[in-house]
Amino acid sequence: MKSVYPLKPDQPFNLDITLSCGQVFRWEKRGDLWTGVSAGRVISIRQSGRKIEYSGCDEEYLEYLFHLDFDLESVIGSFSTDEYIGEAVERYRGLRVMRQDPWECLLSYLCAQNTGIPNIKRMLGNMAVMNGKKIVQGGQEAYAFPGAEDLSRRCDADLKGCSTGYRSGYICRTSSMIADDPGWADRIRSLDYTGARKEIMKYPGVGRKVADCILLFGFQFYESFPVDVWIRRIMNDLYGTGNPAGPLSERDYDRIADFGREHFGNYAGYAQEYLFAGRQ
DNA sequence: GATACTCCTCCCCC
DNA sequence: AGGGGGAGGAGTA
Repeated sequence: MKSVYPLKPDQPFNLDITLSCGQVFRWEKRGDLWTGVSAGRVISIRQSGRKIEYSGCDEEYLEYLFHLDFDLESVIGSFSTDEYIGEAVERYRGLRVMRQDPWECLLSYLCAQNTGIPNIKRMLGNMAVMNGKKIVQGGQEAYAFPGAEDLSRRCDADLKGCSTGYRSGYICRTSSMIADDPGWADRIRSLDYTGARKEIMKYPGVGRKVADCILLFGFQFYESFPVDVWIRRIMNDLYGTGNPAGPLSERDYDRIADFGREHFGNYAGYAQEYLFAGRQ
């Protein structure tokens, strides 16, 4: 390990929980060492207590990626205190919402519809190997996440070989739109949550849930409160927000998300991650 | 405006 | 062993 990051004493951080809670899909743990590809670099990182050792990027990027410059303590303190969120915050102390690259995040959650985490990892891994640049770094070999231009050139047939299934059509069309519009992310960033959500739902394959994930993980809109089947169940169990069975209607989705925002406040999306971490 | 069905892959259970 | 059923969101009819 090349470098050591000095964690600030009043700032909780838990690397394991942060990387395994289901927000990112291209990180693997071997022994106590996590390795992932981010911004075209292979990054390795381990934590022992208050010590973070890492290699493959500079301190500035590490801080940026894991949001270590963010006052997590006061965010947690801003949740209205009830026993359920209190327990989740205690159990998953140090979980941080990472700052993902908007494009990688968009494509990741496009793939994430209608499937589980192992399969999402498989799809993204396949796409990287087949379409991404090979990186050789420090004796390790890895593949960068492919750009929108890379994917838009290899539509449909090729993408199906990545086990993306019916999503290949969405990936193809969305890639083309993004490849032709380099300012897309800045435009979304300049809007408020509601406007940004509307805008991002114009991409084929992006509905409410996928949009909310992208806005939370790729654009740091913390009022975004993604509702998937897990969160729906949890919110129903804990707060009685709606009917737990049958297909999730748009009305139910909005009711649960609005409740989340009212109950947890401006950082509802952060609260959502703490609740989601406790799913099973 | 709400409901039902399809899209595809993986995984689990028999 | 191989097949059937369920899980998981978005889009369309």
